[in-house]
Amino acid sequence: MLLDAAIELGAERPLAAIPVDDIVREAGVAKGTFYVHFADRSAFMVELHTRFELEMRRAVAAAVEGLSPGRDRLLTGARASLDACAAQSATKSLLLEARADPSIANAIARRNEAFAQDSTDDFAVLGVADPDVAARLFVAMVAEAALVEIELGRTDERVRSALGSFVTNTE
Amino acid sequence: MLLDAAIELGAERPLAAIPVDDIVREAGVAKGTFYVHFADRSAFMVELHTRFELEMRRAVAAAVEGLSPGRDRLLTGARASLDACAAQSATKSLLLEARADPSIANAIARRNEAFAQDSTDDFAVLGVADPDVAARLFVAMVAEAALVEIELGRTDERVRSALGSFVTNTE
DNA sequence: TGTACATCAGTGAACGCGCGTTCACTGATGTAC
DNA sequence: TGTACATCAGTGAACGCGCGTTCACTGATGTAC
Repeated sequence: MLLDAAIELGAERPLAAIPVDDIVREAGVAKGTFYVHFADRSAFMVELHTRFELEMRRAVAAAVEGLSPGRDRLLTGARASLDACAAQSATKSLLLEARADPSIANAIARRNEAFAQDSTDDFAVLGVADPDVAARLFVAMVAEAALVEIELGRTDERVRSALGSFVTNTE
Repeated sequence: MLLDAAIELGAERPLAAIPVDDIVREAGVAKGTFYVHFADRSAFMVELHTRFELEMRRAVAAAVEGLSPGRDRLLTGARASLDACAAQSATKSLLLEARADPSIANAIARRNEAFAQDSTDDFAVLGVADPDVAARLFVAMVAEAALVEIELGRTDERVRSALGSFVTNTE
């Protein structure tokens, strides 16, 4: 499948630097096939990021299912994110490129608002002054944590508890 | 000047998407002139990011001059970073693209280690378990804060104090 | 069961264009005598 | 002071190639009768 092929190649180099030629070769189909399934390269890239984003959401939602807002839910969600990132070979490219390309950034960012609401609720319960801003900063920190783990080549408890050290336990 | 011209254009669209043609037109020089000063486009981009990075370092160093490691120095440095980012029209592009392009990322990342030592010292004083990891996560958070301010179109005290809310005062 | 036709994912050669890079040339400035 | 020559930043037309996109064609599958 074309999307899977791109993810495969995206483990080695930036997704943005992978030509359609390479993607179809990896997928074992002809070049024209690419355009049977996608309007253009840009639509393909958006689809790639959309899949990743939905996967992350699903993983987090499943992990925090039933937990009430607060520190524990926040950090449980963060750990689930890191697990999902670790399971995805092109995570680094996906995280670093998602916002650099405006067409992708627009397509994704718009949908993320509802998702971000969860962490905002967590910070609200923690009594933070501006929970929406705090949530956004925290998400950036989790993404960075994912990149650290990728560089280490494994999940790392030190990284994960470092995340926790930024969130004071007030409960 | 070519670097300034690129920064100018980088306020509107990703630096990576700006052709050499546009840069020289903005600078008011011929295309060949570009290659009189830079070996190739990649060297130019690295230089662009290097300038930004040095500017940030200088701003932070000046701001924390004389302060001893700890929460206050950490947050003072963060605020100085945000001020420097706000003063730079292409900050968004610079922050988002620096790590997506491997050739730039390599050139920059190597030099940043010494710089990161300062924040690591701050976290060490704060008694955090893994100060180096915490420092790295914090830097990511500051970068995100800069992006928030760019979207707002102005500096914002709420964003800045949100950064502080992640760092418990233990002094 | 067999024949004719429609549909459509898939094909891959060819196209074209954007863009980075080159290079022979210019003209201003500096140096030698 | 004037002439010849060297240097070198700057020029811009031309090149070439990588890469996204197109399109006429194929062949397998489904449907009608």
